[in-house]
Amino acid sequence: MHDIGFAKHDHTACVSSAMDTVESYCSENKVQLTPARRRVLEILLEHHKAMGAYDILALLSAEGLGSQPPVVYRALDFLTKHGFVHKIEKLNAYLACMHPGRSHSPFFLICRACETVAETKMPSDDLLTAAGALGFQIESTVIEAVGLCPGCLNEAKA
Amino acid sequence: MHDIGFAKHDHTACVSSAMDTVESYCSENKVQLTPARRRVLEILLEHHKAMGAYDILALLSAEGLGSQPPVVYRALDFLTKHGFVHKIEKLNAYLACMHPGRSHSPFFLICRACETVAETKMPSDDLLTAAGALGFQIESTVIEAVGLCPGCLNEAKA
DNA sequence: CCCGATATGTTATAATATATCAACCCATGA
DNA sequence: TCATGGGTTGATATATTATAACATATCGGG
Repeated sequence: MHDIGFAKHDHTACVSSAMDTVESYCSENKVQLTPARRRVLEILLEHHKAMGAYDILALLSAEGLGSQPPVVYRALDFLTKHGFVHKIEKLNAYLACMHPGRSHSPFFLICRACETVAETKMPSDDLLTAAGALGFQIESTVIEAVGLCPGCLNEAKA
Repeated sequence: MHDIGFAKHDHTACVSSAMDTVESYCSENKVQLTPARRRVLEILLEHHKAMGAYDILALLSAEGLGSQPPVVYRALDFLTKHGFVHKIEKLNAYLACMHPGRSHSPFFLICRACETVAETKMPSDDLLTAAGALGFQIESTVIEAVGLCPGCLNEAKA
């Protein structure tokens, strides 16, 4: 068992289940999950944390899947475009989506102590209300919070 | 009159009023609004939009206030630490705060067509509720939305 | 007068991301 | 069959954003 977000779960199962979902999506939508794209997604799922593009590239490179930045940035573009991966703007890092396929406005909780990032959901009504008051039409949102996760909070108190 | 956010207002007055507020804050809190810091803030207030660090640096440099990146990054660090400037993570750009002095969780609306950025407020209760459900203690938030501002929406319809 | 805190000057480099162009694969249809 | 076009990859170069490191300067208080 590993951490996911701030709770425990069967990590191996969640990786393969996410891969299954993504594969179905790709065949249904006639897009190609090529080796490099697949491997980038696997790496992100396996590590289960936000990773820099160049960290991912180093792993790809060690596996002979390409050693230049465009390789990983192209894969990340594809994966984020289809909602399988999110970019954490605050960290310039990338994270596999915990519920690919469903459209959502993710809300990321970033622990400044252990650097774990959890993805949760926001009832986005408030955002729409606040934006609507100014006549603004939202197309996508970035919602990130930095703070302390439950584990690090406990340590801080101890 | 210029645009602020998506509305009109007396821009000259708002710049000097913001500068007054910041100067008061600095003298009360015994921190120094040195020439480079002051000028970076003025530049951001005058332009009234999100600017890259190197855009600001080019202006500073033309005025003989320093030509190396650390100059502008140090000033931006100071200004963001004290809440006079916000970083727009999605754009890697910086924006003068519209209501310095008051602590707040800003919510930025970024028009993808004209690149105007408006700052508004979120009732942050929802964020706290969602985070609290996971036992996460928020220290700071980034809330950004990309979409179309009222002006560009009208043009798109026309 | 010296000390420590704060700020600046300067050089170099790290970290993140994109532009560009040639080549390849492969499904489709003339 | 083979031309064609979309999507993908390979490879080189470069752009953009940000920080490390260390020397120097300024200034108020002990």
